[in-house]
Amino acid sequence: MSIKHAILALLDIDQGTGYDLMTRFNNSIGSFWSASHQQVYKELASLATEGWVEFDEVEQAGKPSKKIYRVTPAGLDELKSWLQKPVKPLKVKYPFLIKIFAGDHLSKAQLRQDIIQNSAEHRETLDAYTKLEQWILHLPEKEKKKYHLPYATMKLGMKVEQAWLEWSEEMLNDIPQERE
Amino acid sequence: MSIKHAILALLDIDQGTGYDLMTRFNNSIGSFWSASHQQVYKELASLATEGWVEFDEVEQAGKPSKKIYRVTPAGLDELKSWLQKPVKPLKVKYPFLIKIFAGDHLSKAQLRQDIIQNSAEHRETLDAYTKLEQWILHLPEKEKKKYHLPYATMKLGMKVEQAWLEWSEEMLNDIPQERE
DNA sequence: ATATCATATGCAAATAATTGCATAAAACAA
DNA sequence: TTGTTTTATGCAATTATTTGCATATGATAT
Repeated sequence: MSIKHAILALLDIDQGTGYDLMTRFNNSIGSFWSASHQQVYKELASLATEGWVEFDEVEQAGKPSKKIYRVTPAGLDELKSWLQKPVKPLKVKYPFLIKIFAGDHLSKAQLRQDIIQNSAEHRETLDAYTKLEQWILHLPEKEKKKYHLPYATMKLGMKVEQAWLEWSEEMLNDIPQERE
Repeated sequence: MSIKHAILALLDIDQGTGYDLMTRFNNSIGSFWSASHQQVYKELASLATEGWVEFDEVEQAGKPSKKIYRVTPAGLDELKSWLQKPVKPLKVKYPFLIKIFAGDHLSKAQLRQDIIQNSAEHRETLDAYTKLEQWILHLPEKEKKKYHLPYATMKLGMKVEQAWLEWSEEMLNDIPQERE
C-alpha cells in the first residue's frame, strides 16, 4: 500500500492539509499517484494513528479549521525504510484508450471529438506543469535544490504529456473529418 | 468499473482465454489497463453471468482444459452503449516515482541503480511493442485494418516508453557516479 | 535429473478505492 | 443576487483489487 508512502514523500518536502495533498496529487507535483480527497483524509487519519504524521489544527476566522500535517521522525524512518525495498510495478487505467481501442464502433466524428477533448485535458496538465516549472526555476538556490528530485519527476510528466499531444495530432490527421 | 469494458474491447478484436487476456493486459496490446489473472478470471465469470461473454471449453490432451471466451451480441451492445458515455479520468500509480521524489534519502548509487533497473523494464516493454508492431505491419491488408485502432493505442504506448527512456538517460547524466 | 518458467484456472480473505452523502463559508462569476 | 467554484473535512456503504493459497502439465534451462 504505497499511498501512505506517497503522502509521506509529499509531506516530507512541504507540510500541508489533506485538501492541499489532494490537489498536489491531482494536478501538480504529485501526479505520479491518483487519489481522491476521501482517500487522502482516511490515509492521513491512519498515518496519524500509526504516529507517522502529526498536525496542528489552525483555526480560521469564520471558516472551518484546517489541519496542517507534517512527517514525524518515526514517519521519516518508515519512509527511508520503504525506499530500501524493491519497487512495486506501476499500475495504469486509461478508460479513454478503451474507447480508442474499440473505436471502430464509434463514428469518425465522435472519435475525433473524444480525441480533441482528451488532448485539451493533457494540454491543461502540461500548462500546469509549465507554470510550476517557472515557479521552481525562480526560487532561491537553496529552495531550488530542495525541489530538484520532485522537479525531475515532473519533467517526466512533461515528456509524457508532450507524447500525448503529439499522438493526438497524429490521430486527428489520420482520421478524416467528415462533412455535415 | 471499466475493466469489464476493457475485456469486452479486447475480446471483440480477438477471442481468447483468461490467461491470454491477462498477458495482453500486462505486456502487450492491452497495456492501457493493469490487471492480475485473478481479477481477469473473476470478471470473466461475472461477464458470463451477465450474458455479455460466452465460451467454449477446449479439452487439451493431458493438460487442463481451457475456456475460450468471445463477446455475445448483448455484450457488444453493452460495449457500444458504454462507448457513448463520457470517459472517466485516467488513474496512475507509479511507486518508482515516489522513490525518485524522495530520493534525497537514498545514496546516489542506489538512485542510479533504481533508475537503471526501471529503464531496463521500459526498454523491455518498448521491445515487446516493437515486435508486435512488426507482426501487425506484416499482416494481410484486411487483418491490418482490424488492428488499426488497437495499434494506434500501442503507438501512444511506444511514445510514452520512449519518453521514459529519454528521461532515464537524462537522469543518469544528472546524477554523478560515485567512485567506490 | 532437477528446477524454473509458461500455460491454464480459480477460491477466499483482506485491503484499497469509489460513490454517495453531509457540512460550511469565502471568493468569484453571471 | 444567485449560482458555481474553491477551500476544507469527513463518514458509511459498496465495489474493486490485492495477496495468499491451491492445482496441474509441458517446455525450457542448468
